[in-house]
Amino acid sequence: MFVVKLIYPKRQSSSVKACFQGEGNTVPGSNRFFLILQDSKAKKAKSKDKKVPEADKRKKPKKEEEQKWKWWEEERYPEGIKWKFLEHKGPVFAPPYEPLPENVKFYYDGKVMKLSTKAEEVATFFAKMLDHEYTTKEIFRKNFFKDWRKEMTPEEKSTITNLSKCDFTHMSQYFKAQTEARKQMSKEEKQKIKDENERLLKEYGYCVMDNHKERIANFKIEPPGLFRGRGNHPKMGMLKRRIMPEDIIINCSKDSKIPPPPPGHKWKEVRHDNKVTWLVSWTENIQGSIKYIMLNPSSRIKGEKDWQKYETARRLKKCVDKIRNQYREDWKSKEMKVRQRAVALYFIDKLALRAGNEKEEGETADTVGCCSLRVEHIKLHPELDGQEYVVEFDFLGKDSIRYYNKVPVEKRVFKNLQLFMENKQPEDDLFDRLNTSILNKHLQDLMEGLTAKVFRTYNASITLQQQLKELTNPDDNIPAKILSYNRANRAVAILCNHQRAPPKTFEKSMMNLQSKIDAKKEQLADARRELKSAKADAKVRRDEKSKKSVESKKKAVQRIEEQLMKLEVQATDREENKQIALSTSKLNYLDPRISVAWCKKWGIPIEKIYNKTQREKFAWAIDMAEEDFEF
DNA sequence: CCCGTAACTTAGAACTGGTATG
DNA sequence: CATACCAGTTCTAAGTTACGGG
Repeated sequence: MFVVKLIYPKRQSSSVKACFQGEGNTVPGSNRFFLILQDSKAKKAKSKDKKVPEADKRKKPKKEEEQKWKWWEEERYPEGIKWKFLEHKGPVFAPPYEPLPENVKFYYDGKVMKLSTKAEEVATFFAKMLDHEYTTKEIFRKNFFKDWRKEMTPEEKSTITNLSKCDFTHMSQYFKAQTEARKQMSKEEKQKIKDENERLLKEYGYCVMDNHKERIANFKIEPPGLFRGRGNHPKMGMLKRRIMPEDIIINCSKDSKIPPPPPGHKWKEVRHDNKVTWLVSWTENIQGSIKYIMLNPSSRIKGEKDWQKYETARRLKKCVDKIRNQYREDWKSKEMKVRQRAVALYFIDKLALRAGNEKEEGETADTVGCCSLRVEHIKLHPELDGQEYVVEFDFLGKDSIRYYNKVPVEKRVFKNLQLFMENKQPEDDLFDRLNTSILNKHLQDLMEGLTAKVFRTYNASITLQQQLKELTNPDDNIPAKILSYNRANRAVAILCNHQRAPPKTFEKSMMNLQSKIDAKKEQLADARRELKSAKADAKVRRDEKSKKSVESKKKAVQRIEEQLMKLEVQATDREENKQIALSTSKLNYLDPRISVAWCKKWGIPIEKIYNKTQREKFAWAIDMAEEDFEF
């Protein structure tokens, strides 16, 4: 239904190397990979080969079994019930504020000023961000200053009336020195910190849910600081206040050991709700939304849900043709509402747009999704660059990431869009008779469990599968096959518009590479000159020695040409990935079983595709998918 | 239907730490 | 040995969806 265009570097073999840079977990001989792919076989072999002392034998399997609990082989809970037993230690609070040493000064209007602890703390938040572009933004400064003043004593308030007169540079220097000092710490000191973190993780990083120890994702409470919204956020710079035990709701089993609040404090509430998955929650002060502490993606509760998500997408695969025919019919409907719904759904399906909920104006950055598109976000071109009926999209989506695309559409869609835009202002809704709730209700009627986001999952996964089929060359070696995998992944990332800001060091590293290329070019020119003169020489002398010299010079030229090509391909590859992020699609949209099956089919070690964390998250897929798995 | 709220997934940026490089 | 670099990890913002009450 949709086409993803990719430009590939010309030479495969050389860019392979680039792909492998930094993948440090390669094991010589690569046998170990197959241990993981063929777990059961490997285990059998192991127990035959190795003679383990009796005591060890008894202990180890038990431990391993606990670590490798295969929840996916167990029966699921009835709908709505998330757990039967839940015990945890509660959250870890942000460390208390440590006042600055006396010699670190803050200046107002050129004069030293000693701040109260509360005001000082908030000032340090700003000082720590001084190098960031944020602090130059008008809205950020205004919001910060307003909230900062709330923390000041009456005296401070009356003195400090202008942010521009505040000098945080000394404070900023102090923090930079601190960071530097941390880097310079001795091995022992660093180890001490590491040990302490490990202890914290061990104590607070896990919970017990239904007889199994599970890893918690975010057991640390977000520390206070200045709110950093994405894009043009009206609340940027506001003070994110410190969360206290009195803000915290604990959720756990009635019969579990209830985590005690820190001495001298109380929890806001302790509840025992097994219809939800969270362990701890609190209300954040910027948007007034609720934040949660939940389990790690490797947990049963997250894994099951993830698996279910892909199963829903696979059900969509079975009826997607029917749904597509349906919405194409609906383009002709006499009901405006139905037409809008059908065109919106077409965009969601074809372009993998997000649903697009309405947002409260002034509360968040101005971003849109499909249903919230405005007239100003599209341009209609009856003809553009030799193509008919082109729609030009230009809007900011989630995280204020720009979506820009020129898409040829069916005539009917085009005509409908013209109709929807008639007599509207640029800031009016394109789909004025539609919202996500209407759309999702309709989708629910088409297929149980179908919502707008299922299309994104479905199209991402099916694209990966298709692209893998298309791009994998059976004769390629492993690195070349992995390159194909990454390209398939890239096709999905482009479809889903997963972008990233070019890394800060990108230009520099690109320049380094370019200078390497330039040097190589010069080297090549030299080698060619030498070859030329050797040829001339050989013509005159006509002896064996000069002939040989010509041959070796020829080879040298070839070798340098190849090296140059490699470098250029590497540059292309890096350039192509400059603004594309592969990880989001890999983590959230691609059915891991497709990747696992592909690995098994071609004998690719799973470690080449998934790092340790990803293997933990996708353990279910790695265990259950065979090479013939079809999404 | 509208609206607000709750719960959960998805997202890019910032940070970290281990390793390659000079 | 210091430094640069980058993959992996952490952080938390920003979405989607369901639901209940008027």
